[in-house]
Amino acid sequence: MTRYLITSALPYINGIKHLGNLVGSMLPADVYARYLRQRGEEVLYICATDEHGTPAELAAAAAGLPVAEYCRQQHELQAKIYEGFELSFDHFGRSSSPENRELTQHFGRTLTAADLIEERVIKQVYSPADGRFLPDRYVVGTCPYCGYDAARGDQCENCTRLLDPVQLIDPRSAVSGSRDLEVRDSKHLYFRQSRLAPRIREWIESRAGWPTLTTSIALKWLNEGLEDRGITRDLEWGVPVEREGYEGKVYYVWFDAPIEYIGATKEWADQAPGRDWRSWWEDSHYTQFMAKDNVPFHSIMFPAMIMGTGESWKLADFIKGFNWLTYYGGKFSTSRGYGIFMDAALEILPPDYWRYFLIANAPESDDSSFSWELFATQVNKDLADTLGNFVNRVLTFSRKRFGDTVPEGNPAGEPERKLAEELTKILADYEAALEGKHFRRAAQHLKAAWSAGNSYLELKAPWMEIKENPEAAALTLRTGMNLIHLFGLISEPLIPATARTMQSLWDLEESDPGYGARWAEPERIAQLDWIPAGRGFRVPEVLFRKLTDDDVATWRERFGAPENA
RNA sequence: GGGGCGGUAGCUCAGCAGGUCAGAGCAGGGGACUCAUAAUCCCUGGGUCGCGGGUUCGAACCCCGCCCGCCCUACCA
Repeated sequence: MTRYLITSALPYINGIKHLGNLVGSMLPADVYARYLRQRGEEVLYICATDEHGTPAELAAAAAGLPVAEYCRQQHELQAKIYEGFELSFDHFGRSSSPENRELTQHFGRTLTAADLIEERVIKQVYSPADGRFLPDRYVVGTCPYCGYDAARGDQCENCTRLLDPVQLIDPRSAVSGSRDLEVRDSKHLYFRQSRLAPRIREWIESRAGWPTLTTSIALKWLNEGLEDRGITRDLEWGVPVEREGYEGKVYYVWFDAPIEYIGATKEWADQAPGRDWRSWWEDSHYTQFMAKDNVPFHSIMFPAMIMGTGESWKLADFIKGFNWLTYYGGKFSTSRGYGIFMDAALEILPPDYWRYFLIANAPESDDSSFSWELFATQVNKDLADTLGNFVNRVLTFSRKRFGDTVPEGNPAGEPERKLAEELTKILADYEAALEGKHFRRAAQHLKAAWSAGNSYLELKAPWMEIKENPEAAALTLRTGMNLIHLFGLISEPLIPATARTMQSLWDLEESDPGYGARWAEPERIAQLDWIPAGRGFRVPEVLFRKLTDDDVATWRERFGAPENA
């Protein structure tokens, strides 16, 4: 049996993530993981916070906390929110874990032994006032080209020209504002990934069926020529470099972050006896999910690191890259407080509303734009009207006419056979979409299934049948209830909470086909008999409330939105 | 500057390897029905497939040039 290893790009420790982060990596990975588990596959879905680097240190300082404590708090905060969105990680780890430290140092040693790491002395800006070396973008000053007075040391945001910090006029620290800056020599380790370029290219070019986005970004880097890359920094917070003369230096965050995929797997294994973490990295089908900014790390650098070790670490079998979700066409921005962050989203509505909308609009082929208007329309039409109303109309009508148990009525006839046939076809398309990791398409097929339920009801019109032939109406309603259960099963990857409700409406007995069912098999769809006649059922509260114009206006106000949009 | 992705009906998007490829959903229009969250179901889509050339018997899909949007350019992660 195939085992599926799934990872989503590690969210950075610094702050609550926004909906763009969610839809670009964690949510689709979760949908995929849930689907495979429901099909009975063995799945390990791993994620973690990415905790090292300058931004974490500065954020901790700003919060007045030791960086380790800051990260611990932020990790807990993020974990709670992801739980709120029902992200079904098998383990949500931390790149600062002892497991990752050990593995990162192992990678460092192994690559050194393979002669793929060399020492170079580079010049870096040092700020005595801050007591630290400053990454290029933490040095600000006046752009020598356009005169913009807040240009960063790596690039001027105003004229977009690439810069070197020493070019800046009147340079100062972005951290403290100090103008007392000096350029010091600092020796660092470089990963000689250029030597692995041919092997990376061969690997990339042998990948069939990967998203264009993924391969084009990877090939772009290769075509421009891979440069060796520094993998250490002068920081305190990180994985220490075990090497003579490297006291006070740590591995650079992009080096230890991808290793945390492995580290978190080991963390998972260390939490309970009998878990074999190593085999997941030798023998499995491995899929990575990430937004496009992370593609170079996953398609070039991490594979290079793995190849460089000469050890049997699993390379990704599939890299699913996503474009950006924008907010009314603009970038979600933490610093400007623009857009929707995950904690605020959960304050407004339960997770399923977001999960469905985001998957149905996942930025797979291009950036896609969030707007409250589109969100409300789609939630109302698909979730409230098509699915929620279906559940409600079937159950309330049946209860009114036949009481609190599932009515028996006639045996299934031609309409039921045709319905099953259509659903079987839709389900096959849906499964193919999920297996192919085409999320928008999957949402469309799921909606088509819901809609088929409504079409069936219109065709049978039990409100007419009841007048002449109650047994016919009973069959229709019993079939409708089985459709509810079917929808509960197949909707679970996208809307798990609502799906659980739909599956738990019935007083099933252990011998019933629906008892413990995890997915809809074709032979079962042909019968539509998960829920037998005579079982008790309950009518749930409305599954999805309709979003009103007032809601939209309130949210536009609260989150900010362009006047004319 | 270099590079990547995208530019298809009012909106959001499908169109994988050139010949039912001019499509879906939503919105809009018409009809049916009343069980239901004024929900549902059926019917209704003529848009220069960004622009201009070219290759081909035939191109939205291949090539060249141009325009527009977004993104990347490796010391943010």
